[in-house]
Amino acid sequence: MDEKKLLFNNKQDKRLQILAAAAKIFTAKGFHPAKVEEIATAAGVGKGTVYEYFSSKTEVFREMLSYLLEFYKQYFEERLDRSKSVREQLFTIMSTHAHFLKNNKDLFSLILEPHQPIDEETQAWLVAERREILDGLAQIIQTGIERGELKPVNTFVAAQILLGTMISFSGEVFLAKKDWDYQEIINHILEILFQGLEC
Amino acid sequence: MDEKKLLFNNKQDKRLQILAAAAKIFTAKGFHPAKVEEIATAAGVGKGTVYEYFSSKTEVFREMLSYLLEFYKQYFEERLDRSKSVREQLFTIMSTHAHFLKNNKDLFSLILEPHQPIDEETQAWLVAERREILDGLAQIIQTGIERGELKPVNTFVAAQILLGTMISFSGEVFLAKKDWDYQEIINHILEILFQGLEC
Amino acid sequence: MDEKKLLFNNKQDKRLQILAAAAKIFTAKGFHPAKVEEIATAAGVGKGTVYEYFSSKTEVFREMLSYLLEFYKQYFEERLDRSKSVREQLFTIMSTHAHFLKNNKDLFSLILEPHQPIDEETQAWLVAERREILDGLAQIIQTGIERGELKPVNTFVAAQILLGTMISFSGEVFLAKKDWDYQEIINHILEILFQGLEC
Amino acid sequence: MDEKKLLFNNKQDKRLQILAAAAKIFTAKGFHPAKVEEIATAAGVGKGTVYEYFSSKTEVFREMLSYLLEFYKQYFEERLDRSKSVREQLFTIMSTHAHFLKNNKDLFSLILEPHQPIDEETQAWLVAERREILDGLAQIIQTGIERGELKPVNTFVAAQILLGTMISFSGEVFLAKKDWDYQEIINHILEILFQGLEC
DNA sequence: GATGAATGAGAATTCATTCAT
DNA sequence: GATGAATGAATTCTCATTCAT
Repeated sequence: MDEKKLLFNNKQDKRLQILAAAAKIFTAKGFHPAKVEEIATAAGVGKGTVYEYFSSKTEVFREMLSYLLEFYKQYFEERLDRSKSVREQLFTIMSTHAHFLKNNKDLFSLILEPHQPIDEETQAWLVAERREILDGLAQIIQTGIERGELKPVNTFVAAQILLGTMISFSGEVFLAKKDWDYQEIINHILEILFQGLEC
Repeated sequence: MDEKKLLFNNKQDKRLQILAAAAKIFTAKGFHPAKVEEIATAAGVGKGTVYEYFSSKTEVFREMLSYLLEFYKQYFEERLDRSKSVREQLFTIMSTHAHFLKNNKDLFSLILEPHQPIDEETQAWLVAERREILDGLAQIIQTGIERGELKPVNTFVAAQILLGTMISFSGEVFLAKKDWDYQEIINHILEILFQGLEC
Repeated sequence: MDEKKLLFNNKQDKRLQILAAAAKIFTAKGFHPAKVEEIATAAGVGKGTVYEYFSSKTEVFREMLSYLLEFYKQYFEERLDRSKSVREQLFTIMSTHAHFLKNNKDLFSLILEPHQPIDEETQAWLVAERREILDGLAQIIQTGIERGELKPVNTFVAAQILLGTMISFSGEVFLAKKDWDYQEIINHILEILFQGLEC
Repeated sequence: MDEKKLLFNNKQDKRLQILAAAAKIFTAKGFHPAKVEEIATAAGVGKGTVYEYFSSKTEVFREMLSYLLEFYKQYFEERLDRSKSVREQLFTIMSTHAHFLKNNKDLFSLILEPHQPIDEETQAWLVAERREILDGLAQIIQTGIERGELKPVNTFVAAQILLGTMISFSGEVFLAKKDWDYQEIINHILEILFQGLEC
């Protein structure tokens, strides 16, 4: 099953065709170097058609991120079983994240990083989305503490560590090496995060 | 002691004046939205003068990053005492990183993140620099393992966790809150990383 | 009785609906700023339908002016009684003109002024129409002279004065003030034109 | 002595070169059909240079009109002798107007007519300028009445007649016929306006 | 060396017109 | 006939770069 297909496959809907093309081009080049005409061509439509569906290049960008992020978040909801142990949940999260990246190459860099400045509004929205994701992670940690699975650590700090680790690995490992065994990497990560570095 | 001064203080040297202004403007706006004229004005020189010292806007960007990165790396060399314990060294690294950020606000986002794409060459160079930093961290971990301070973990994975955590906190904590007690945050972080999450 | 109704009331005829909408929109915004889609919407038809009845935006404009002008000229023919005195005829003309304007607000500016250039052909046609109107006025003056009502003035010059006065008052007085007593104004005008300024 | 030269001859001043070219192009084609590049070429400068001196096409238009109007108004101030009889003054005004038109062909149509809509602000400004000109004419009439030269007519109505006549003749006579004896025409006009049409 | 006026390639956006349904 | 989604030519404006002073 290919998520990219799931994500943007409805050929009937030109809006989605354009968003899919936008994701590809924006991801490869960033906001400013990406040209509207290029996106239009990649979407197989005329330049003017982009403006039938979106009022500006900025709106295309914003809508594309929004769509992607919804998809990303839903992706986790479907896979996450909160009755399992925290360690198992985190394994699922990292694994799902890696899987998502494999199928939506590079797209991730557009979501969780403090970005190339487009405009204040988009920036603020991205920061808020990031915060929401952090809160979700912190909540899982908190549950683990309450269940007695984890030490009573600062949940916000722990969430930051988790997210930072995921982002750091995103570019470096998951994307760089085509056929990396990410399950093993994730086990390494969780080993360190759960048992600690110290002897 | 103000690092910004140290970093770009030679008023005689127009080249440095321009790099200092470039750091300020590029940091605030990103590569594309930053205008050469703006940088020139901020540097107190004429627009044409920028082209006396650099062949293009891209070169200004690249040189600025390079200069900044050298400074950043040297900053650590001066402060890092490899005879101390790994935990102490990591505390120094994180603390120095936070301190650097405080004094060179936002500059960091230009250094260690997979960037807004300028051009292939700059991109590749940044990836290499990032790798070098990771190697430095991995080396410290390795030393810790050899000395018996740390468990025999995968050093590359540990380095990624450390760097990811630093980056994640950079935007979120160090920069957002003006007068945050980062020493305490760093202790939280190291507590988790050394003792682990698990009970 | 509402002339606007008379002018464009045949709801069955889409062509007239479009011309009516065109008159409204072109009048309010001028040729270039008026959008075909806007006219179509105002006419209650689809954009494509406009092109079923007219070959281009320019043709819509030309046809609209032509229709309007025919209506305008016929308007006078119906009201003008050439057996009356010239002064009475001119009063009727000015009064009818004012009345027409009240009911077809702003439309007039589209007719008698040297226009925003659409194309050579339309321009030339408008000049010819204007000339025809001048000739009509000159003819009335000529009749007055022959009847001994008027001094033997240059009829072309007199016609220009009359038309210029009407145009000048069109924008200034008739349209600007909603409920102006134009009968009184016209009497002032004719007083000056017939008795002269001089003591 | 050539007024066009006086009007826009300072080759040193690129701003004026651009305004001169703008007057020529806008006059020939109207606001919308005139292209910025065309104006630039006519001014002998690059497209970008226009934007060094003006912030937008609209500003070029506005500035051009403003400059022209100042010149036009000053043109009269220099030629008008208020101690002379009103009839002589009006002869001077019409004659000067005709002369100005001869030397600044077509430019006039840009000044005193209710225009092709550019934007609200420019429109309002033009209306105000027109009003000012009308007030000046009314003032001359008023003086004539006070001096006993003229009948006690409504000065505003008389001013409208005068201005309407001038505008009407502008397009029709002064500009159309290259070598028309406008002095004779003006005498015809004043004859009618002063002695009246009636026997 | 230093400057900033001049430039024109390039980009976002608009909108008259077409044409498949 | 009627429609409006699709289109791309055309236009305004930006800005990195050049070069005469």
